Amino acid sequence: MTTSTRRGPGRPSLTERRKEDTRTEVSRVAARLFTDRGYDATTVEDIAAASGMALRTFYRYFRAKEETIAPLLAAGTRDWVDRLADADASLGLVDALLTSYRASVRHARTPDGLDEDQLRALLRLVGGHSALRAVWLNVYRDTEDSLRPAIAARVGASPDDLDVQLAAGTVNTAVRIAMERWAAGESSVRSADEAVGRALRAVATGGLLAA
Amino acid sequence: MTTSTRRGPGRPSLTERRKEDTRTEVSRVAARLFTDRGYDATTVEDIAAASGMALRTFYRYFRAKEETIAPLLAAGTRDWVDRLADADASLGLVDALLTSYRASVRHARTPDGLDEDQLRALLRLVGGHSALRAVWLNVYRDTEDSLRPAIAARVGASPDDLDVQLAAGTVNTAVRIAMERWAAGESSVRSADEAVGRALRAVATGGLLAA
DNA sequence: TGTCAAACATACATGTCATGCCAATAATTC
DNA sequence: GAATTATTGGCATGACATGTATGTTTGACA
Repeated sequence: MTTSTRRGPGRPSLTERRKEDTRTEVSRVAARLFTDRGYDATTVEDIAAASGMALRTFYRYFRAKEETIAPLLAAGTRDWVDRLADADASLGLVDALLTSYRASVRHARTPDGLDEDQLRALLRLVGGHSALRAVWLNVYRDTEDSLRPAIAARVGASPDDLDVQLAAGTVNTAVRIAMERWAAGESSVRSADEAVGRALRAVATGGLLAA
Repeated sequence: MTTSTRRGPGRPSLTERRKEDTRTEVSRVAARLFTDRGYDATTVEDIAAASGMALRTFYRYFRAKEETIAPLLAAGTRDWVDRLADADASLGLVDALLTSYRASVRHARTPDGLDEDQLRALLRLVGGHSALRAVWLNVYRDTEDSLRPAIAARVGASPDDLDVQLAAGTVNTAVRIAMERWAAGESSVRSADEAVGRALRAVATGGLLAA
């Protein structure tokens, strides 16, 4: 799952790599079709045809039609979690989260991402459709679990610790909310990473709950 | 949506009430079938037949097969949010959240809920199936939005305020995590409300993020 | 280089899901 | 009690998703 560009004697075999590449490729094709024609107006056969594969082959790469966009949605946070695990051990949790997030925005390790306009268009589509919204939430739910080991290691606790799990959930939710606000925003005055940064700093200080 | 038992000159017309009752009825029937035979082994026709309605009628009440369990999953938190809005204005946010939650556990206003064993069985089923998991996450995403007005009113801010939204998201996530941990737990030593109470108090004090 | 095995892609068939459309029945109003 | 409206049900249909069987590529090894 954690297929990043680096990795020395990495585990992901070459065939795994190719499979992952195909997934992101199809993901981009599908996102394009969805934003162009609409989600319901796009059949799986359309996606398969546009990706140059048979219907049955499509289902080897994705469990369901909605899942096609998952790789695109996950691309951003995945890199973030990777960097968090590698971040300077001397940093506090909040600083490490902020630093690694900023770094992942500046120079993403994976070329999977979309530019901001495409991502915004996709997120607006996601917000409007039930099945896609479910995938969006699922991606963040998975991120929550990915965050736990990284946070646990940093604070010297178990990933199964309630506090670790809550911290992962809180931070993760903050990022999701920031992204949703950014996507829903009228004008594109603020960039996505600025919105996320603000939200992270806010939860770090406790916000309304501390008052 | 907020069909509670009380309400003076309530908006929900009688026909709306009946519709809601039918939904919870079908919901219980479906949950029973799911936990008995398994989700995939249960067809929509099975659910419709067991509910005494035609297939076509079923789809007038639910958009999709998975959605059948949504009313059951939402029953708990809905009552909580209702009580939060009514809670003593002198209480601080955290205290109000805790008090209203405890109250909703003790004497639920709606008889929609399942007993703890049934709920636990359902949640374990939910965790194991992708489509059901999506509904679970969706229910909590909706709760997040329901919490916002109640929190906003209490702190004297707008529901669209970032801090309000983050507080709603954090609290909501804490409840979800607590429920998931409770459902996944080996023995039933702790009750669900105790788990939720612990999580709420933890996020109220800032937890790891405050350190 | 030729042969084999394993992994992968495609075709076909099938069952379920979900919805549009129209008829029948029940509820409501006058 | 007749007319109007809402709700339900049956039927047909297209799309989704998967099991199975059949090619087709790939790569190892003699």
